[in-house]
Amino acid sequence: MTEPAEKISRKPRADAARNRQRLLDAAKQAFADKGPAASLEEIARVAGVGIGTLYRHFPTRDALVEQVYRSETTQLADAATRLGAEHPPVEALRAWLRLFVEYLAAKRIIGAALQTTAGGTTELYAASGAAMTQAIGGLIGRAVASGAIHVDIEPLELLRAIAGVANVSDENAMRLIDILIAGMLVR
Amino acid sequence: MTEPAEKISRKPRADAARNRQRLLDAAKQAFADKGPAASLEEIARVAGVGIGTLYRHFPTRDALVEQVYRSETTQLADAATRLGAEHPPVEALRAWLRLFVEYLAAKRIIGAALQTTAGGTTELYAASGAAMTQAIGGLIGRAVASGAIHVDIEPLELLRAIAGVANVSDENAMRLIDILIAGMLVR
DNA sequence: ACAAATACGGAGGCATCCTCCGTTTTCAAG
DNA sequence: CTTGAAAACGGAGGATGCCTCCGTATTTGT
Repeated sequence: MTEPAEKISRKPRADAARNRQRLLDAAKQAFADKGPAASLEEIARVAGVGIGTLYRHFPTRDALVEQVYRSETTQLADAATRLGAEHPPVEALRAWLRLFVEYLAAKRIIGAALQTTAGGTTELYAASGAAMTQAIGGLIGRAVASGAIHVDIEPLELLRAIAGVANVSDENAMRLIDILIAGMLVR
Repeated sequence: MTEPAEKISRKPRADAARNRQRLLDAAKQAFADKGPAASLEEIARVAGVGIGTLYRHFPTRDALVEQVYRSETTQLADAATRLGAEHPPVEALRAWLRLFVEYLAAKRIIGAALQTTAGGTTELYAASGAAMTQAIGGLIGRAVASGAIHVDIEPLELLRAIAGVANVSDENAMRLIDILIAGMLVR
């Protein structure tokens, strides 16, 4: 055995990797321009590959959305860690939620993804969801531990609430954040 | 003039009224079963009318959704008035929001409608939206006037926030209501 | 009963969606 | 460098849905 026992034989083909990346680039653009309902056939066209190739790489629309925004959600998760270190718990939470709204504004897909998940079971939970859950969960856990706030709702649901509003108006979403935090403060 | 001056001539045709009702019935069923994206062609098929007839009566999907749930939204609006008379302002608001969540659970479409509106301009605002706006607006106005709460967010946005969560979990939506109200209380 | 006013219905053009499979490309062993 | 099989490509094709348009059928007032 010249290869690690677990992994089997070949290394990924070059053209496959290239096309995958092209698809992700085209998809990112398309989702940004036309929202999460952008045509998959057009994405394939723009990427210069056949529709079949798109489907081979990303079996479902959600799989594609997920991958496209993996980097965004990762950034958001990292920011949570950073903010947690730089600010007192409650302010860190507030700052991160505001950042979340800003991200939603730029990449409407994240919000759509959170909502989409509503309907049925989606792989979306897999990565984006996990990252988000961890980020908000950490910040809230910290704030609760500090004794400043009290929370009896699933952290992820707070994001859903904010996302619902942010899709329509950033301004109102920002105000919602303050209301939510005020509502969780221990009196 | 034997008719009111404004209205012109004829009375609505019998077949038109019948088909309209059939469409509403079929649509109600379809939306309940398959969500707000149910096929319009299938609705027409089930109703036993041509697709053309469906479109004549309801030019857009939203127009149909709107009509289907007009009774629900109307009931909700009436409830707002009633609760407003029976409870102190803040409790009336809380009670109505809980009722709102219960309605969402039963008819997921209302929530979907609120979200749909997000994307673009929709006739949905016309009736359902107006009724909702008025209901929540009234309750909040009253609570603010009583000096108990302070609100700097669009009332309708509160509903969007709640709807975003309610689509996934009633329990969490109910808790969200308490957080929101606590967050708006004047301290 | 009759004509005008209304309403019906579905064919047709267009846009996706997703699958399936014959062809092409890549990789690595010899 | 050859070579053959694994891996990937790509797009035609079948299905569904949207919406419009207009010739045909029904209803209504007189």
